[in-house]
Amino acid sequence: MATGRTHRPATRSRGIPEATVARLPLYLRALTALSERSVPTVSSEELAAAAGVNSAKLRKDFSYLGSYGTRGVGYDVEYLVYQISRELGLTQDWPVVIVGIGNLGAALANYGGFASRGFRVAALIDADPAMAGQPVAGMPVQHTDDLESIISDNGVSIGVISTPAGAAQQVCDRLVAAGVTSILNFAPTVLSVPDGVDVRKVDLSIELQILAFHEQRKAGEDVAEAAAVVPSAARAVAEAAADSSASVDGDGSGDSRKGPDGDVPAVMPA
Amino acid sequence: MATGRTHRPATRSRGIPEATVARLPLYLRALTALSERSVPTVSSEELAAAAGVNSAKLRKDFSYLGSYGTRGVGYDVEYLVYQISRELGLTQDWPVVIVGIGNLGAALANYGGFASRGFRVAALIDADPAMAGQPVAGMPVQHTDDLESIISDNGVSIGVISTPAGAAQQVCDRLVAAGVTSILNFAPTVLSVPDGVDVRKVDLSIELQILAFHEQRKAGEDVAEAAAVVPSAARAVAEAAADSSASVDGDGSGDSRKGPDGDVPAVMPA
DNA sequence: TCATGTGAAAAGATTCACAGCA
DNA sequence: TGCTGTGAATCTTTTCACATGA
Repeated sequence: MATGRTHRPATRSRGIPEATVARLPLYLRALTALSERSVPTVSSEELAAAAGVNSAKLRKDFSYLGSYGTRGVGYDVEYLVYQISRELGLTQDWPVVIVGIGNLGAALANYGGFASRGFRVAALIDADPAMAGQPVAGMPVQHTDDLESIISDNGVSIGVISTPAGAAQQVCDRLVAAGVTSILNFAPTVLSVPDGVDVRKVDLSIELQILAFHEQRKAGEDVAEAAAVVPSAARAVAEAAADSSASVDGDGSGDSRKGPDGDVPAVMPA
Repeated sequence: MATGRTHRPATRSRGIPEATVARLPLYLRALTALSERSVPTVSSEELAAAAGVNSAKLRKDFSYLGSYGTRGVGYDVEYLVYQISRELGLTQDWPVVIVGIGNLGAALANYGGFASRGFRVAALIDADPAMAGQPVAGMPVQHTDDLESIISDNGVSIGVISTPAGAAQQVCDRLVAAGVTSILNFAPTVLSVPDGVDVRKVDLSIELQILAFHEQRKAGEDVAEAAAVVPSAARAVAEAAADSSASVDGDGSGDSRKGPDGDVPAVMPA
């Protein structure tokens, strides 16, 4: 292995903190919904609720973009939609290629949200010769052999990888060599890329594992804690807690971590 | 709306930071690969490289779990695989339901990584009567009417939502009422859930928008970078840049529309 | 000798709380 | 009066650097 390059810090893009950038799409979505309902203005409190964050955070986020609100009133919806779109680079069109047209790749190709906001699927690419020419989402699949020319002919700078894990790095290398500088990786593998190339990953099993961690914690919370050491016991605990149907109650909240503290646990190694 | 119980202090076992929890699956994957190649031990440096993080972070992460390494040697691969699996709750089996068997739902159902590590697809559920009984990934799709009984009969505590955005909240409410306490949401919408329920979201268009943001930044960098007159707004940026050593990527502060420093935005009427 | 484990420092993100302006 | 915008305080995460122990 050893393809050299690993991740890179690469944060601070312009003055805007990375955490803020990651929330802008959320605000944009909420604003777009308001816009469609012809709501003219919105307060930080309302918008924050719609986006699932708290208002102080939202105001702080917006303060990095500039002063786009009106004190005592709120934000002009249309204006904010425009400003955030511009900040995110959505006022231009981004051609995207999807490499790996299996179940997932096909689902992505069919996903409407793609085209809606500034992104356009320029090509679907797969290594299987049998797929070449076959239409998926109204588009003929092209063979990997033509990857380089497709990228350059269409001026593609964003690539989506939905190949099996084993093929991902190779595909990634070819995409990068052909000029792609942003990659969205659905393959369950770590990609090595040179500096200047951004990679974001979407990984189903990682998300599930994080949920399982918290789930296990919840189960243990109600009953014993020491059970955590003994797998078989933890299982019984989990099952016991499974039927405790929760009482619903309005008010949403995202996720949250609690239980500070951090004393010594430890089970000695073998 | 407080239904009495706030989060229990639960000030007991390890207070593992959320950021660390999110990386454990990454380490586990890398370790599993090493295990398959029968590698007996690994150093923090090697493992970190395989997981795409730096070694200091990895060691700090592991220190929250306990002292599982051997100074001067490294970590025992098998032992670590076990410890992390246990910590993540993967030594038990988690039945999962997938609600919304469209393109994406079907792709998820077919996704192998699901079953591999502690997760088992207990049922596929869809609201379309025409789909009921139809096999997807070797499993008959069941109708939404039976959602509650499916959840309780199988002791499901983790649900995956891959419905259209419009149906997601309703499905979420039913899952939660039926006892699900962890949700992985693929629908492009913010879900409201009561305290105690975890939601994680996977959102293609958000990821693309984040990439577009950085991509736009890169494009501007080529042109403006050289002459980049740091806008007065970039005080924080300047300080950070002074410290970060060889970070390529610069900070593309060339683009200077307006800034947080109070000058007036552009045009754009209401 | 060598790589872990960890205090301490630095950087980053969130929350508080209120001044300031429409 | 009401809501934005933002310094300051707080909390979290990352990085540093080295004592520690196999």
